[in-house]
Amino acid sequence: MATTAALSDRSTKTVTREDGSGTPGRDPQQLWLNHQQPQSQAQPRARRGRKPAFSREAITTAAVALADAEGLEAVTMRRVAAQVGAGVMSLYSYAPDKDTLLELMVDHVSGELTPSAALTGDWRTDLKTIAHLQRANMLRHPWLPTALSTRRSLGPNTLAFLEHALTALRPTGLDGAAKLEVFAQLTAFVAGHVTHELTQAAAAGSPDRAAAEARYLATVAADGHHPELAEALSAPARPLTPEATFTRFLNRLIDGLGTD
Amino acid sequence: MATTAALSDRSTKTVTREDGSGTPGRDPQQLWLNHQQPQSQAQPRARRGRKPAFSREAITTAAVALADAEGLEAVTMRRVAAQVGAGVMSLYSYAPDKDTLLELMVDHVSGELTPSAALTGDWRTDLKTIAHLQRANMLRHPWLPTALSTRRSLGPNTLAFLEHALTALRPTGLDGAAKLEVFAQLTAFVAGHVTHELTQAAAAGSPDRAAAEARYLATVAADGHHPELAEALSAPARPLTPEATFTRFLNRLIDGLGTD
DNA sequence: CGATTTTCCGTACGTTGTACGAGAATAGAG
DNA sequence: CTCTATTCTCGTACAACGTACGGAAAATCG
Repeated sequence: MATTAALSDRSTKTVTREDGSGTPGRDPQQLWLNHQQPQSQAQPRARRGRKPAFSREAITTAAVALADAEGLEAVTMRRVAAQVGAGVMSLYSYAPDKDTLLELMVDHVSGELTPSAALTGDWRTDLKTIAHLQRANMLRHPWLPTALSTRRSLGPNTLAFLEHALTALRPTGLDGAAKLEVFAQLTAFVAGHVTHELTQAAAAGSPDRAAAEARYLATVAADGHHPELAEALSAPARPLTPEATFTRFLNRLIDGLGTD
Repeated sequence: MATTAALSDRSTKTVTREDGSGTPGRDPQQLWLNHQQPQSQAQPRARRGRKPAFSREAITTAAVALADAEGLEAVTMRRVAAQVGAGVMSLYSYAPDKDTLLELMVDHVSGELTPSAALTGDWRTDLKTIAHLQRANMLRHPWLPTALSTRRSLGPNTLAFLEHALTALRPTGLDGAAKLEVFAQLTAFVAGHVTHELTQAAAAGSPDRAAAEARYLATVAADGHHPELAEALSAPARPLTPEATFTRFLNRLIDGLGTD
């Protein structure tokens, strides 16, 4: 479906994306999210027509704010447009479709992933730091795990962080593909864990749903066919903070990784 | 939004779900997806009105077939209805909303997760077997990782498999919460990996998109700011089968898990 | 038989992403 | 300055979605 749509679209949409310094759309055989340096002399094109009234940056920021405040499903083209004071269709001058806008959002918040300290050279330590950075970012933007699970961004911020991670993995001696995969897996792990955390937190927030679920599980556990589940559920509530639990699992995961 | 919707809905929808042997909806303070044993004498209720023309099972099966053939986004109420020969609104006698239908789908395919052999008692070996089962299922139903990332099912098949996994984890001596979390993480890991696999496979299938992406990444790599990325990308294509790669990562992950 | 209950489903509504194209703003050419 | 080419803005419109509503249809009970 995605492929079909892409192929039947206006013009060269199949393969291209966007480009340019933040101003509205260009046309032909171009690339992904703009990876140009902001002040690059590369292509300050477009010297003729009307001036852009908005910017990709402003639109993306508005979309992120919306998602932060009300969740991913609140991010509709109409609401984003309203937020920036634009007409709905004006957004399409800055991103060819909603999916691209989501990619832009992901890349935008990836900009907050600034390593606070230099790499230590011990890849395990460095990977743990990276994972903690990612977790913090996902907690700040709870929609991120969901957005990442479907999509993947190749924007400048995302790539910068990827570069950082690859550097951290250099001492492992793994080959390129393996390093990429380790990073992907680490990200998936963090996303999975944060999703779990958020679910638990949400359950604590709305007692109705959680209680009904607990009651149901109690029923199941009581039927005698699920002894292990019964036992697991009857355990006392864990006293650890989410942070501590995360660290424990992360350490297990990373310390266990061989280098072979 | 989700919360609001749930709370403002018709009646007891907030907390309850569905129940019954596969026939259309009952009413009050009931539980989740039906976890009754198929032939249980429990509640064969409803002796009065019109006979159901369809079944939850049939509808779920149709939805799964649709998702298998055309992807998750092809699963619309209209198309599912057409598939089973029902009117659109008839589906709502069998599942209160689309999200529930998706949960039913997840549980349905979880029914294919039948352990082929008994547990060995070595939890690492058993976990690996479990992970391979999950991977096979996700490859068979490529929409599963996506569906799982948002939702989680507590249907009978899902719970049966969870019970199996908990049993496998018994020798670890972990407490209940930890076992649940290990299982969740393992599932997330497999889902992440399969997503990666499928993405790569899809890229190989549609050269346009992949080529554009590669061209773009080459540009980025050439800018000199991403030396590690450049190196990682220049590595020769991996000669390993996806299966082998998965096994390698899985072994690393599981062998590394301590028991502390 | 009528009354009651349950399921079936046509119609309709609100919301979504976005195609289309008329009109406004800008810049260069004459 | 005017003319024209270019670029962006955005009102309107449409198809597709999930699903609320409620009458018709079928099954059971008295």
